[in-house]
Amino acid sequence: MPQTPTAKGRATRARIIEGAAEVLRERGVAFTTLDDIRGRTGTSKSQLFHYFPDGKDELLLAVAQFEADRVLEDQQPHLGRLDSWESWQQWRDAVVERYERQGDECALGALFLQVGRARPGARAIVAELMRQWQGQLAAGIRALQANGLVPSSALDVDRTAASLLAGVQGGVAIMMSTGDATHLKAALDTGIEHLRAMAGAPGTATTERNCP
Amino acid sequence: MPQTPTAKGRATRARIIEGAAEVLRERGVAFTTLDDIRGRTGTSKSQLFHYFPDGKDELLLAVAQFEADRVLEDQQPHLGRLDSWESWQQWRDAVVERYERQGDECALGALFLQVGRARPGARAIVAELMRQWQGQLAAGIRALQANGLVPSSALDVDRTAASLLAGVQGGVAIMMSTGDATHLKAALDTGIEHLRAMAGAPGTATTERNCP
DNA sequence: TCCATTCTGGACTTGCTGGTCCATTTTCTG
DNA sequence: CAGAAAATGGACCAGCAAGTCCAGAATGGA
Repeated sequence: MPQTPTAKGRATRARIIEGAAEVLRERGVAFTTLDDIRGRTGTSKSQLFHYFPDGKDELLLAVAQFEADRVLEDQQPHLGRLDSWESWQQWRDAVVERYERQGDECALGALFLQVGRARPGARAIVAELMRQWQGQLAAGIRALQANGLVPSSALDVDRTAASLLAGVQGGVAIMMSTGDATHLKAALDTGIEHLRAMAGAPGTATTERNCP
Repeated sequence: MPQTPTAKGRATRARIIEGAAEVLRERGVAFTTLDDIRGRTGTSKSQLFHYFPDGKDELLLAVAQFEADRVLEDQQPHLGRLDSWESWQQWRDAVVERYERQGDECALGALFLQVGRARPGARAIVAELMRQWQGQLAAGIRALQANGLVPSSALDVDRTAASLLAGVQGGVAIMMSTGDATHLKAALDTGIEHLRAMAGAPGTATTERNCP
């Protein structure tokens, strides 16, 4: 652990994290060894321990943080601009697309299970991700309210955001297990529809797809 | 692999599965060895391989099936009788209680990740569990419809059930990560409330807790 | 240029863990 | 009772993967 890492050092460290993330997504945590990561990133054993003195756990934690950052990034710019029904629909499509592309490997979930719930670091990463995610959803609902698209009363914003987030998480989890995105789509559509039903026009609360 | 297992043999096999399930829930799959299971169940190495010739994977798969069966059992009899608002509320409470008691170990999720998505057996167990679970929820919604509590039109039963199931899964997943059941409760309450909003009485669709 | 620090290579060690093997005991069947 | 099949105990093996170590190369500042 150098006191002042050089540019080269930082680049190598980043390369290790990104390469490790790749391998972990492909093979899964349980089947990935340090040698796999070493091979993929073109590094040596000593480099791995040079940049992550606490060994595999520290590396996995760094990868987890890396992946957590990507989760919200991949939903931008839609997630940050949920102020119209169109933007909600765009966000919905972005989420579905992102997770369908990711396929069946839950990078974060797997990492979390491997590092262990005992370790406080893992919990903190996931908890913070959920906090931010839910915060952005809540902000989106408030933006709808501000634009008069949803009445301000008769709706617990934080609870609704929490519910929607849970639906997305569960939809993704089910997709990981079954390979089917039906539940994810159902959760998103039902959640958005629930918001629309709050709006003045009662006709929008049907089961039809919402088209702009 | 005996051709005709003895009563004693079956008992031992069951003891191994149950004991293994305990250990796995406590320590997590990644940190559980066959020796741990051997110790807990009071068996010898040869017994483990006698009853599970394909080794650890086969044992883990058996435990996964065992856990999957428990998931639905623990929600009965409520899950099978979702024909009134009271019964939905009772089911909701049972789910919250069950998962709050289970704490932070997602037995099935962990097992699934460890055995590997490549293996078809793991996928099948989870997929079948989800299918049955969603089926019972859908049956519950139809029961509401049959009792005239929810209008038959203007509601895609299967999609609503899928959405609710996703919410529960996500709520549980978030609780595993953060230790907080807020999202699980939010998903359940919002989902049930969504159904109530479909009913004729618009006043029921508020954010108040539903009391019988 | 010189020296300290950082970075890299790769051989080596070590502990653990899944899995094997065989001898022995128990249980079922006829 | 007798033999076969099933159940059990536990020593043993082999491979693997995390982690250690040290020598040497690159780098940066004075």
